Amino acid sequence: MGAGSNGLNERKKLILKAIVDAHIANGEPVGSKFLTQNKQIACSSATIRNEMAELEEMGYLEQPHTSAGRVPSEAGYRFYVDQLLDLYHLTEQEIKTLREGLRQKQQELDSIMQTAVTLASRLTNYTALSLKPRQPRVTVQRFEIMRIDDHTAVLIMLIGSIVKTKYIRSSSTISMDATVRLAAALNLKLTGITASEITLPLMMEMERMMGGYDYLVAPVVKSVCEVISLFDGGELRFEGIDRLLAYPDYYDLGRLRELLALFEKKDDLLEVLSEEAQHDDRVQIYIGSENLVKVMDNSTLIFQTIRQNGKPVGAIGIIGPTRMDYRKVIATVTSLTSGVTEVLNRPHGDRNSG
Amino acid sequence: MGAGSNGLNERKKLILKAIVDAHIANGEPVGSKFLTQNKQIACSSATIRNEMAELEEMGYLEQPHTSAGRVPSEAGYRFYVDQLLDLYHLTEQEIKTLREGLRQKQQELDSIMQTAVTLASRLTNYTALSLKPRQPRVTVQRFEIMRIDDHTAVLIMLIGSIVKTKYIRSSSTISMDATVRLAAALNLKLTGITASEITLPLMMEMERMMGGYDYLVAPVVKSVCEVISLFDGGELRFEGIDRLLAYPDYYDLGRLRELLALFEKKDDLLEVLSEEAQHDDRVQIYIGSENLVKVMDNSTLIFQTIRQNGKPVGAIGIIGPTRMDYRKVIATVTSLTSGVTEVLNRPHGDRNSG
DNA sequence: ATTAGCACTTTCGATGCAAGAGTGCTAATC
DNA sequence: GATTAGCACTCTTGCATCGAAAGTGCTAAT
Repeated sequence: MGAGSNGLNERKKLILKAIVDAHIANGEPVGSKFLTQNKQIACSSATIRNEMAELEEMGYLEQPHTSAGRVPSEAGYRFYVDQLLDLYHLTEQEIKTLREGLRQKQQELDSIMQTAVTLASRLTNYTALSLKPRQPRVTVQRFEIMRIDDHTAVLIMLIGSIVKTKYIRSSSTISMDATVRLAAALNLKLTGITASEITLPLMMEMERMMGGYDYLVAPVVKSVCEVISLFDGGELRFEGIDRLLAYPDYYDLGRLRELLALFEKKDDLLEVLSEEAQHDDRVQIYIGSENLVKVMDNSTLIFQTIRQNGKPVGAIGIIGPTRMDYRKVIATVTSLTSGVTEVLNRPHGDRNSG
Repeated sequence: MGAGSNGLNERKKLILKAIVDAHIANGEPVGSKFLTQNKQIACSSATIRNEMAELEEMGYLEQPHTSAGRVPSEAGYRFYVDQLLDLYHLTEQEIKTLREGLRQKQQELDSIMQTAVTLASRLTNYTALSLKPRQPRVTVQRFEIMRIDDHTAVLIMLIGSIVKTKYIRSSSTISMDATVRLAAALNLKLTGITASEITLPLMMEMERMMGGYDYLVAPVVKSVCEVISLFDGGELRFEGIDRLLAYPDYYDLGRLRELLALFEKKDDLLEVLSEEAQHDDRVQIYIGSENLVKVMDNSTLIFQTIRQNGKPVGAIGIIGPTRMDYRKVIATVTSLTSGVTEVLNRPHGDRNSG
């Protein structure tokens, strides 16, 4: 049959695209008669039926039952996304919303990402997600201690470009001298060290350095360990979960429940995403069962990596029914990603962020 | 009719309790015949029917349709909760889970609360929520600045017992001298000051103090403002949203969707909760339309305030269908609250938290 | 005051039926 | 050889009907 290396002649492509478009719009199987309305497809319903039969044979279409119209299969969606989709350009208004939203919050990575997912969810009306990938080798670059009162101090750690704090409380008085010496010891011994490299001998050495304040070392070092460990675990957040319910595709409550449960477990998804996010900079699309997680059979995941100074620092994306508005979602995700990247990598101006 | 200041004789109480219990367990309307199985109610179905008719007249029961059994009305649930509920005691196992969970994380308020809601949700199988109320008058007690590199420093603020940080970036070099002077100026002029009390004259005075570094003042003060403002807004978090779907009471998707949307909007709920949480230390129960928010007609909200040093610092609770297992939920919430309170108010031992 | 008995009401599931939608195939047409 | 008109066939969907089941309210007897 027809031309094209993928075995689809022009008319088949036209028909497939029309079917996917229509199905995305209505959510119902689309029949041959309906397609005759499409002016680009200039032939009778019988011809269309023949083509559709062939498309089904090729695996791009499916038939819920004998006498319903056709529905795109996952392969059909895949083909659509890869080859048939003409890019959508956000409207002026949308771009404006987006840029303004990001610009307002010129803050640290966390806030920017949060803003981005909120925008993503709002603009597309789907559930959005943000990912902070696992960090393979996290170390503290700098320690500082701030004394609050006789029994309390705050340990301040600079990790990457993020600052983390942790309380130190002690029943004995924490003197100014103690904090200074503790900070010195920490900076000397624990900077550039990963959690797994903190050994008992190292701790004992620090205790020797601290003289009379040695009782502070053990709990503080334990805290440091905790923070580092906590930090290198990835994080996955969702925004607009309620929007899932707006789509009849999720009327199957059992499935929806599983999906939501997935959101709370997160770990599986995190694993997958962290893996993928590292490699590819382009927008990534996982349709239905292409998602390794079984629960997501009817869902599509679209996301894109965000880099800062060339290193992946996160990803944002959208999750929704396989029957989703791909054009808009893809456009939104890519625009948002480029927007965030721009803000993150902007050369230092006079600005503050935290 | 019978004795008792509330107009319910013993048998009526017994019947009402049995009906609520049965309905909670099965979710179906309960009929007179079923109740005869209850050994405590020693009379015929006809008698029970008469009592039920009276209970309905009094507003404690409802009839979905002529020939269904009875279902508790909101007033019925209310009476049940207030007067008929015998307290449930958590099992050894449950208490153990709970204590261990809390003890593990001897961290700062945020983490404890997070742990508590996770536990609450897991133990009860309902959706749990945690509330941080609005703070009426937030001020910074202490400023510190930590220099990171030539163009970056971190502003560290002690607010209440919480430490917040914010980046300062500048295209011009940030010298050591600049950070010291800036910290001094901040500590002198902005400690104990609320966001609304930061005036332009105040800022100008600070700029004068800073001499050649005056360009740093405006952006930094703006940051301080932002942090304070952010901080005094309350916060509401949910855990286990998927569990809502486990209950057939939420099969009405439209309603569920609204409820979830509410979770994302949060503000209304926050308003209500913040208000209520301040006043009462006992566990608070809002049944159905007692919740001012319309969407929650079929839901019950059970929560309790957590205090630290006598001041309300938050609340944790459960949200679920009006037909919920009150005994267990109430027991869990109260236990959890007392556990958290205990951890928070424990006298200083040698421990760290952050 | 309680209870047995009975008529009445309403839901629920199964069944059957007609309408509608869409296909696949065959035969005619360009 | 590709296209199309026409028609029989299949499958869903909505609707109406029917009988069983469940539960009540009322009356009359205890």
